[in-house]
Amino acid sequence: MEPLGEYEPQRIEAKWQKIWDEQGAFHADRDAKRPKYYVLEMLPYPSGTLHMGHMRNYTIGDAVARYKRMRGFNVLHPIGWDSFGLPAENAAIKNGIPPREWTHSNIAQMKATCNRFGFSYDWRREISTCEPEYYHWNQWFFLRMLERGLAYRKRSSVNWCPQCQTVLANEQVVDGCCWRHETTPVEVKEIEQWFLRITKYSDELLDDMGELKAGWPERVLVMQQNWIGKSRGARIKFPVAKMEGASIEVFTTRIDTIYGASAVLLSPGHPLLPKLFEGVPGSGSIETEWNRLRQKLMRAADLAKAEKEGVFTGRFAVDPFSGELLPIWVANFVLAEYGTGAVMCVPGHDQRDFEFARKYRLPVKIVVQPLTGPSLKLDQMSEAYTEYGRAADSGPYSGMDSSKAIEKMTADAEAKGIAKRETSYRLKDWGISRQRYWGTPIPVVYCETCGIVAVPDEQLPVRLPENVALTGQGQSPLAGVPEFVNTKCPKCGGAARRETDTMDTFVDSSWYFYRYTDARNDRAPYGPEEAGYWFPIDQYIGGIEHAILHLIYSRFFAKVMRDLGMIQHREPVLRLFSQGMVQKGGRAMSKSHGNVVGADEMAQRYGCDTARMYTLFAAPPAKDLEWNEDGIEGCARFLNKVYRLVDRHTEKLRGVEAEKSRAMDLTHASAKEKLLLRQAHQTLRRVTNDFEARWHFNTSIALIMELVNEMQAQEPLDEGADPRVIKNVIELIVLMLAPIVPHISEELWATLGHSGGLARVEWPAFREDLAKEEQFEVIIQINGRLRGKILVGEGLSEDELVERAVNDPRIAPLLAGRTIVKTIVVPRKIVNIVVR
RNA sequence: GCCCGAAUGGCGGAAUUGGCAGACGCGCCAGGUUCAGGACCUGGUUCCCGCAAGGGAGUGGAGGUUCGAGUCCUCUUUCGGGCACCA
Repeated sequence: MEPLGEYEPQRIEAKWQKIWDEQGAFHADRDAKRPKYYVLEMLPYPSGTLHMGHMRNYTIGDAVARYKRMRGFNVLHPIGWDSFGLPAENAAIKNGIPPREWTHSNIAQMKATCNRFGFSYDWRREISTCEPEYYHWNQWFFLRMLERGLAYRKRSSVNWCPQCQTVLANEQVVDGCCWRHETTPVEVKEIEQWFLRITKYSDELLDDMGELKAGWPERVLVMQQNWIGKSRGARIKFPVAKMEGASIEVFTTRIDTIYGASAVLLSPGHPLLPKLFEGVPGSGSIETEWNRLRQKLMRAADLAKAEKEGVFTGRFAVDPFSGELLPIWVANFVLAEYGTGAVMCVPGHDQRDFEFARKYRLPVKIVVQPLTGPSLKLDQMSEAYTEYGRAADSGPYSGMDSSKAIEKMTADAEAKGIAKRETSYRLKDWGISRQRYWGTPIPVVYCETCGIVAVPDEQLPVRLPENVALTGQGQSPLAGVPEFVNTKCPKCGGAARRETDTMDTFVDSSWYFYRYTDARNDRAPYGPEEAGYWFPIDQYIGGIEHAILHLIYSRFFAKVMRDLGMIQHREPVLRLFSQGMVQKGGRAMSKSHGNVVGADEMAQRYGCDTARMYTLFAAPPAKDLEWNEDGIEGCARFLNKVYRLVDRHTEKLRGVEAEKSRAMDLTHASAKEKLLLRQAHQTLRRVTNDFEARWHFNTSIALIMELVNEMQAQEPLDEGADPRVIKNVIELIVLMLAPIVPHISEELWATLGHSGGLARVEWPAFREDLAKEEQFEVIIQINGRLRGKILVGEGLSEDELVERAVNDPRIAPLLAGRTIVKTIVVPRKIVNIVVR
């Protein structure tokens, strides 16, 4: 044991980081002897600066990784870079730096920061999604999906951001505007796009959430459930009058309201429309109106707030139940992509239809009456009645409860062949084409004779060309690179053109955590044994902003991989933790908001242990955190205090063998020894629980602070306490701090005479008998109000406790002249005397 | 509009199961130490009345359940997040 001198965080931190690195302390390999634990933080986009928002994420993960190692787990804790994406391209346009160069230098910078914070990553497994070694496998997965009909091409209307000059995923549209350009309304445009058939897995994605109930936050599951948006109903056929063989299909969840239908409404893009106009007198003007509606739709970013509008087609449909003729309208609020793109208009029982009917004077009929309360009256209706109730004026179904009517009418309609049961989903297939340079090339060529041809596996990866001129305008930048575009058809050898769109970067992040298990595999995305050993992920940690997109795409990919026989499990992530955002000025800390507090700066000013500790101490990790440095000094002071505590005792504890708690005999222990051990083990119990279950690291730290304060209050420690006990408690403090502030802990551990470092040291064993209190403070209440306290030992009966309370000199006078109605006793805690 | 979540001192937050509200830290006040500053140490710090002992109020607001509510229930306000003509 050498005396410590001053606490110099920077020196200590650099020293231990070097040692860890030399030892490969955090390398994880398959190991049959220890249970595995895969803990992962969501991979960062290499924007260039690692800020306190990232830091919070990684500090939580690192504390857990280090704790689990101490608990004897074989811990896999990797990191990588989500390095394709628009910012690199924008930087290239703005500053003329090639995206690869920009990305590499950002990664180097951020990696240095990571190391500076001492995160216990296995760097051998580092990945970067923009490298051909990685995106090769994006292409490989795409081809597998293409073979299975899970990747397909279709012309579809897409969200187009005129600023980015590209397509946006639905998820990238926020309030009708581009997520990057928050004031630029998104336009609607029709293009040929590649899609992944995620909808094939709608039910599975929904059902398998059962497996996630225990380990995922409720709110994430709710969001995903709403996103998938399953609803059961019926598809009903309405024949078009005076048009042989033509019919319109609508989807409804409320077939029971069909007798109240007063029109059939089509979405403005409905494929049947041109045919409907044929032979209708004055259809020219109808078409003009219809086109106006369509145009308007394409411009309107915020459909939800637009007024209801419609155009009568001049045609009628036959209600298959009542035989009535219903006018066919085109309406702006009918969505082409949901259900069948057509609905029946039931103004009495759907608010949108109600508004539409009011505007265009369509009849309103009441066909559902509430089960209780006054009956609905037409002239008093100011809004639609959308609840269930009892069918009315509905032919043979009148009088049935709504749910029964739905069942009966569906069954009857099915029997007659005019309808069938159908389940509809809000979830749509995933459009992955991006008109961008900095992404994974889609491995497909277009041949004049063979059509769409997949690039064979042997020719993968289709490499992204370097030195491409980026202007930020128009079609995909790759289209302007003839060496890339012009190729030979793999099938016929004739001239062919390559696909010039690249993949959505969400593809990269949908399976990356499998790659970590076998990061250098050049024959497959990963080997089945490696993934089989490490998966599923035991703990995934990331921001709530990924609750839907990333996490639903990843689940989809896992299901495809399972169908490909690559994995056995159904769900890739067992437990998910959504940490709160770090904000500054009320907005999420991010480079694009320009409100980042750099992690390097914090490390420089306070040392990384202090910065790590403060991010955990300032708030429980699930809560949002407004960044504020006011409290960070307190953490610096505390670490100094711990450092000095050890330093003060280094001399005296030299050569002392710390009494192992496991074996410690307390029979002859002094009061001071008992006190120290009791508080230490009470702290250990709660800190352990915080790591295992609650993740309230802020309270763990508070408790350790209290323990240190208590030791200070008990100074001089060697008076009335065995140095072996003192050393034991000091070691306990160091070990409890080790996952949170690893550098200072290593330093102190070495100072205490241990060699070999903390990486393989066991988490201390909790001992109930050491933690047990001998006396309890019982509070005495009268009518629920605190009136006194007594100190009692173990083993008092309830009656004895009441006896003691009633006769307490403080309590007795307050009871004089009153009648005790009853007493409530909570053992070891409370006596409540109820008086009148 | 619908669905989630939150609201506690000057500030960040604590109270694991319905049982002493305000742990721990910041800030502030007082004292010690110091040539001074910093650092460190000790004590105090929800509000109101009171010199004090003590008493009263108190967890966004209003009601309720209970011997007892920050915690459970009903309504409500504000803030945050998600979804939104989803038929």
